[in-house]
Amino acid sequence: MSERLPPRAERRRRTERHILDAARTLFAEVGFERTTIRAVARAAGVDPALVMQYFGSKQELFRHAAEAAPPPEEGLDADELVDHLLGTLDTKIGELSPGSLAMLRSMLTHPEAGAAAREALARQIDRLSAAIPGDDARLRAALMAVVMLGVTIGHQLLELEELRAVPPEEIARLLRPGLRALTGPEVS
Amino acid sequence: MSERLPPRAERRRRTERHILDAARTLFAEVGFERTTIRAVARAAGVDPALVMQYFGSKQELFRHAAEAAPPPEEGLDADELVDHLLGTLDTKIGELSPGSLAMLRSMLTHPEAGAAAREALARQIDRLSAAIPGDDARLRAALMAVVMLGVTIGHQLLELEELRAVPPEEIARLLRPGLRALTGPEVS
DNA sequence: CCCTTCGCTCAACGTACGTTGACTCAACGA
DNA sequence: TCGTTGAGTCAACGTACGTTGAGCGAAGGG
Repeated sequence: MSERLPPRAERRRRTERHILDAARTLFAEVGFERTTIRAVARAAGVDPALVMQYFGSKQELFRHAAEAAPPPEEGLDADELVDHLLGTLDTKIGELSPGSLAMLRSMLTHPEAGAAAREALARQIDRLSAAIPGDDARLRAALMAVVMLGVTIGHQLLELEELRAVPPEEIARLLRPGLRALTGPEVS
Repeated sequence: MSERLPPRAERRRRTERHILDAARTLFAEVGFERTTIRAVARAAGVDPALVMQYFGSKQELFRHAAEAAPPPEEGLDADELVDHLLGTLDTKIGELSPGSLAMLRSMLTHPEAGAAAREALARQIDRLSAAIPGDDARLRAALMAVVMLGVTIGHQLLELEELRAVPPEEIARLLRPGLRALTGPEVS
């Protein structure tokens, strides 16, 4: 009852964050199409109209909700790259950032989300290929990226028991030789 | 004008096939949610009500549309398995069967489709793991499956240029060491 | 103290969807 | 030939969606 009422600006920011949190959760759980503005608003405890007022459209809401942690692999050599990539399995598998998960889930049905996902993946391929020698570096980098993507989808979206039952390190151990092979034709 | 009108039964079957073809294409292109009965009917050149009359509901229509070629890997040893799996890249990459593609695209958003996809993948993991020695055979099989899944998604759904620009054999060549490594700890 | 600002709600709109029931009409069997 | 069947259409239903504009009420500045 005697709650410390925050000033307007902070109240506004807090509400906006509630909406974004709800949106991320729902986009991640059921994808773009099945997420409704009304459901987001209900989960955030506000009126649907407010969501529109803040973000303009469902598309824009998704754009804001999908903004999330950019991966930081740069200036590594091939072996470090593999280790770093496998290290991200921890995050990917333990708890994928809600923004990424939302994008991952939505990218296969929603056109704009798909474009955004493709772009993000292309950037990752750029960074990866920079650390790989050879003229087929981009192909190899792309394969590394989709391998990680497949594992993430199998784990997070399809929730395969086989993958969920073991620690990330075990998966990393099994995946390492294949990724190593992708970084270059040279043997060890 | 002097067209040979087929008997009722055949005409019926033909129409049904037209509807299923249209449904498969649309489910594959835009996923379950964004595919409308009306659009399917329009593409098949019939009335939306007829689609309902034949299949009862959109869910059932999807079920029928998603029924497609079951993969036949059985009774192979580990090395043959890898070769067979990589051989399927041809089909997966060249032209994924419309039923599978529909399921692949829809599985991440639509609950029932997701369950069906999970089941299909589980069956594949069963078959794969039968050809792999060791007590972590199922984990290894699951990883092989999701690696192939990732490549297929990258190629078919995300349409990565890097993957589309090269022949399947090239991709198979790069993937082989990793899959070999997954079939067992023994070195060659 | 009043007037403005602004976070927020309310009620409604137009639209598109899945689905239904009554209907039309050509093919069919007796 | 005539009644029956069944493929296919038509018009409509209820519902849920994204989105809008008017309005409320408390906070903030003069």
